[in-house]
Amino acid sequence: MLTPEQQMHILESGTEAIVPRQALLDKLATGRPLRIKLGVDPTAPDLHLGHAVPLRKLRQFQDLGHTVVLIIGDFTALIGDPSGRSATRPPLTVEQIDENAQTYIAQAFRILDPVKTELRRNSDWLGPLGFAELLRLTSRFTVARILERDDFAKRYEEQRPISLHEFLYPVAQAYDSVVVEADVELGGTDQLFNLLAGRELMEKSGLEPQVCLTLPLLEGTDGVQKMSKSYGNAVGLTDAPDEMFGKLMSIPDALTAKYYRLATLLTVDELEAVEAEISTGSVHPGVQKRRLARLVVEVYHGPQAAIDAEAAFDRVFKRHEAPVDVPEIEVEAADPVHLPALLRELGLAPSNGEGRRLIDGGGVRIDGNPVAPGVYDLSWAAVSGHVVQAGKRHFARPVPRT
RNA sequence: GGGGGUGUGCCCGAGUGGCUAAAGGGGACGGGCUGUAAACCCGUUGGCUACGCCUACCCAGGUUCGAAUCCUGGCGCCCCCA
Repeated sequence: MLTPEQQMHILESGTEAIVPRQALLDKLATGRPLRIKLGVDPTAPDLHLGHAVPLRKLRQFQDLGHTVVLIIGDFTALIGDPSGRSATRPPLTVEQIDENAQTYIAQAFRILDPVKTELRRNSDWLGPLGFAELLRLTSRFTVARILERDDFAKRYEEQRPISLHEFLYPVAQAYDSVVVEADVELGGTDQLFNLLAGRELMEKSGLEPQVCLTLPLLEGTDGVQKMSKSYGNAVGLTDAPDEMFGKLMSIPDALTAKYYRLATLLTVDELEAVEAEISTGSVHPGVQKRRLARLVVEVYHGPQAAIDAEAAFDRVFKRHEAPVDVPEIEVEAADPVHLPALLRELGLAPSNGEGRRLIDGGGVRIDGNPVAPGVYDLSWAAVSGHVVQAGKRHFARPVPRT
């Protein structure tokens, strides 16, 4: 059993803030297994590396003997997270939420230890909550207090709409903490307000308040915005190894250290070694990033897949060869073949027009040979069974439909 | 309940009757250079087998030879007053 200070050293790594820090030390000192809460809303079916950041932290708690309470926000998902931008999210049906929850759970247990995890759904207690009870809960918060929340304040300032029900989101999340009697709750930095609301409500409910632990938001592969599927900059946990490797290689250099810290399973000591290499420049950034990509692929697909993914990467991007397994796609045989339409059928272009643009931009190759701009018709023999390439990384092999 | 404002392409944002498939920027995509990084340079950015045709400026009607631009009704959003 590690001392509270030793545990703290591990738990603190890669965190943004622990509020209050001393309270966590005190809780650790009791020696009992702590209850660590994480709430996730199953609003999208796929998890990405950004979601994995708190999951990894949970795993660290588990490895130190603590209990994880993973709350599936099947009820709060109906409210919708009031995270600022484009509010027009199509309301999810109960079925969609259920389905999302299933994949969510499956993916989460790639990281978590099931034995030390308590899985709860907040519809269990939020669903039966009556209006009277809701009034009692909401009376514990003031409008001014809720408006302090960053994104509410910002939206209010920018004269963008805030629906009344969105105010209830932090209330619901806080109530979750009361129900599960959390010792610690995790969240991204943007969650600090909600976490603190839980702390307050617990205290007012006569419970020992939870400690709030926030983790940095992981930027997506564009290096600017936080990782999100809707920004198109996400690395999915279920992405194929090659895909995952490629995406990781494309992150900006400046993010390499952060990714090491938040997306790999290296120990605190190993991380410090890597960070030293990066800051002194003793190892080439490209090499660092390769290792990062390998490590991450390894977490989700195993060591062999990581080695294969790197080999495939070299083949396509270093030696500019086609990948080993170019997908064969059946198309209607025609002679001549209208190339823009073919690109669309092969899934290499969303429309014929886009296909045309790709050709004119010099981005289309057949067996590695560029197609000249303005050439839209080719003989069937020239394409059938050959490797058609759009851009640097999209390949397909047309074969006649049988 | 009353008053005012606003709604343009993926996003922001010009445009007040024909020269507008719609300026400019961002993003995205493609090419070059590279380490599939960044920076930089160039090109493309509604659909269509395409010197043409079709669809487009919140929606539905209308005026006009002609509308993103004018009129009527509706819808969304914002602000002020209550």
